[in-house]
Amino acid sequence: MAAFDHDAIELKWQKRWDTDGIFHVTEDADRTKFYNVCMYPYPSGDIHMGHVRNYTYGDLLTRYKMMQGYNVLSPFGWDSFGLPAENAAIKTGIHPRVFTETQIERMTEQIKRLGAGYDWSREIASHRPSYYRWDQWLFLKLYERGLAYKRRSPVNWCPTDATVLANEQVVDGTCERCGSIVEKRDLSQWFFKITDYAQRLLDDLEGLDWPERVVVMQRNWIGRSEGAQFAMDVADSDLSFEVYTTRPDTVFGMTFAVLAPEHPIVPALIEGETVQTEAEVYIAAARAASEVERVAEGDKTGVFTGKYAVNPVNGALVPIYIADYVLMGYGTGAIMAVPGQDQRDWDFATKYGIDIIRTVQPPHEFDGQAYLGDGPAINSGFLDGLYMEAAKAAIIEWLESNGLGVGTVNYRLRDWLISRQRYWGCPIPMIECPECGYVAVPESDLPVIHPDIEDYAPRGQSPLATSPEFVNVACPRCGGPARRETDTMDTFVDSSWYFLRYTDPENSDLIFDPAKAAYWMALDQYIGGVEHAVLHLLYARFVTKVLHDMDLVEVEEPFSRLFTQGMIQMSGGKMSKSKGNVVGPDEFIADYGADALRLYHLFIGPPTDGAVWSDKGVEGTARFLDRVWRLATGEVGEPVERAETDADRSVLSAAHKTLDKVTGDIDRFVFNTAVAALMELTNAATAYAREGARRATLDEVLRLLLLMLSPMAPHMAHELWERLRFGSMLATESWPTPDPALLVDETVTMVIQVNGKVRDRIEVLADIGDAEAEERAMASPKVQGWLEGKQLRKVIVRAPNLVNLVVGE
RNA sequence: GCCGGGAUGGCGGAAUGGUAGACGCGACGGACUCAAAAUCCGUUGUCCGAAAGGACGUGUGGGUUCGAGUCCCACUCCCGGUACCA
Repeated sequence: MAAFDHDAIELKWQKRWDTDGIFHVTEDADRTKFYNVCMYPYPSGDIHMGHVRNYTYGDLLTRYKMMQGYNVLSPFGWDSFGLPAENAAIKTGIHPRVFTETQIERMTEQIKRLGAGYDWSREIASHRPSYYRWDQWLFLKLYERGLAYKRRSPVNWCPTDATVLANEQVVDGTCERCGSIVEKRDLSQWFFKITDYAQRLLDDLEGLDWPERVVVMQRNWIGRSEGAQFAMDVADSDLSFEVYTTRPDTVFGMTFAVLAPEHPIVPALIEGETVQTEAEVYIAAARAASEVERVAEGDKTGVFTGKYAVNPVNGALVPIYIADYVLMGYGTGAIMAVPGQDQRDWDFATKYGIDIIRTVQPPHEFDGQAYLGDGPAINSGFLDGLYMEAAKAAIIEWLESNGLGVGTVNYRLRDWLISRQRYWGCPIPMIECPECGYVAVPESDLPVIHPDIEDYAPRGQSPLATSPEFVNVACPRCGGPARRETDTMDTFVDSSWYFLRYTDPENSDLIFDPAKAAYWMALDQYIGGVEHAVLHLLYARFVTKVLHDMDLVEVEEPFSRLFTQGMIQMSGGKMSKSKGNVVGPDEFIADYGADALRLYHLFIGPPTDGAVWSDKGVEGTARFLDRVWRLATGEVGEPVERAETDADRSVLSAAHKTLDKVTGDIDRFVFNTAVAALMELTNAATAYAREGARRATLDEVLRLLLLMLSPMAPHMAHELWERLRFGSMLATESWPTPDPALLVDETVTMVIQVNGKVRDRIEVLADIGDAEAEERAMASPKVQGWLEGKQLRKVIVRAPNLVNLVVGE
């Protein structure tokens, strides 16, 4: 049994924080702001331990920064559009809005029970018209600026769910939810032109205080490469095609060229050739194949077109193949193939008996595969003898001065496909008129509201299309009959700017007041799961840059400092609903209290690492809190009034050293060692109290302990703070500063080593000199036994911590 | 394949190049109790030894250093990301 009634105490303080409004903030030019956000959750209905970990870290920081005097904004909201609500609607007939609001209500209750501090007056939910009208406004602004466009494109299609899937919902080529092999379909889709921002998105990664791996992931995702692009003419024809290469220095080694099966000139190229039928079969198979199948083949396949292309540098004729190892989606969808310097081309050439010409001299014996390293160019005409970089520069200059090609930069980043054929998302505010084409919904007509419909089942088009009242409208331009766009937006659009809406959540005239955004932005700390490393964090950076270019946001980067936490796993592996091993916080809060649960999340291990959940661990932190309670309530031993002794000074010094460590640990975002330090201090103080504490000393130790505990286990810390009459509201106290005089010890343990092995430890004065340290070391009887009959060759002194005596025969 | 991060007791994990294993969990022994729970005290890396003490010990093999879990080189395995990206 807990020694205190955690349930009553926790509810008491949660109510106090709420009625006192201590987390409610406004702009205050006189105070330094700190904007602290945990990624807003999808309202799935129940919070799990991953959420708890997230909000525990966030709240620790909110409270810590508040105590340090910052004006801390810590808001909360809901990423409340999305497929689960729609699936539930299909199954149960309950409207997704009703379903979602119910889930939000339930989760809000759970989150409040954790005691995390938020400014709830700023709560937002992306499914509410007051929010998503600004999604639509944002879409219109992107459209005005040429950053939103519609294009026919192959997309991921799940045959079982009868819907398109986002790339992130395709896991190893299968549908994340039902496991079906994902097909490709050509559909007309809306895109955001994120590729226009590729270079800025890459460059601005530099100044961010982000985990290195996230920066690397984004850099790879953007995938900048430098190379050359040039045209190749098809011999005996007026056709030609562009190729992109990062190795223009190897162009003399080109022995064939390859077109992607989807390349637009392919039909004209094979027209009337003897291989036409064979080629068409191959192309049809490639188009139909899923990504997995196409890659899983392993072996490279292709078809010779019967045509030849001209190598522009030497006029050589090279055979043109169609092969699915060349992708239409990257570069120009066509390549010059140089088997001597590219392993894929090598594999293809050896299979089909194509010539191989080496154009880089390997430094040593090298055979049986392509050579990718550096070396002097060979068999390369005027490039011979040049190393890779020089050869690249020379050939690009040659291509440019002869008007045959250009040096160019290519990105792997694709435009962001934002249309979804779903009901429960933000309607795209566009109207298709047979006369005028696509026409934007006038801003004054926003928001475009969802119609209530009967049947949410996906049938290959958005369920919105089944509502004639929604679909049929007058064209805003010519007034004639027109159709509304029925696709909705990717929910990543909603989440790409919600942190800006928090700065001015009630505004009904503007997406947000630029002055308010200017005060709060950028986020000083953003906390979330690493699964968003690329998608959300890249989209949000993009949208922030667009809004910056519209003069609405001063900063170019939304998230100054990012923390990505490791995942909580159960012993059976990753937590998931389907495995039935999801553990929620409720039962632990009921048994041990929110403070013990929070403390265990802090203590479980380094925040960046994943962790395996252990029920026993919560018992451990609960026991620790019990010990704090007994210490503070005098159960261990009542203190007395008396003069100060060495024992008193020693425990006070321990408290200040703990403060120094805890402060440093929190600043470094390492919480497990901070909790361990508080446990040590509590153990020391308990032993001290048991032997008869001096009242003034114990009070000071307790005062510091509770201040440090306040951001971690706020309920108990507040209760004890009040009971000990230290003050009425701990959360608004100042974070203490350690007394430097109490951080240094008078004496320290000096280690004496012989040949690097510890042979003795002695107490010495902290300010001992090198000479005296050596003298004391030599005087140690234990050490002398090890020196007997040996020659002292060297003495290393690191006073006052260590003396190492190096001896030999 | 490439990129990033790891490997320390029975377990989670601590250790600015200077006492390896803090703190916690578990386990064992004891106190309290009619008994149990809770709490408190003690022990807890391995091996040798009655003890004092000693030897060994941070994935593997080398190296640098008076001294290496920490730095360097080579490797093994694990986790995460990504992949015919020309």
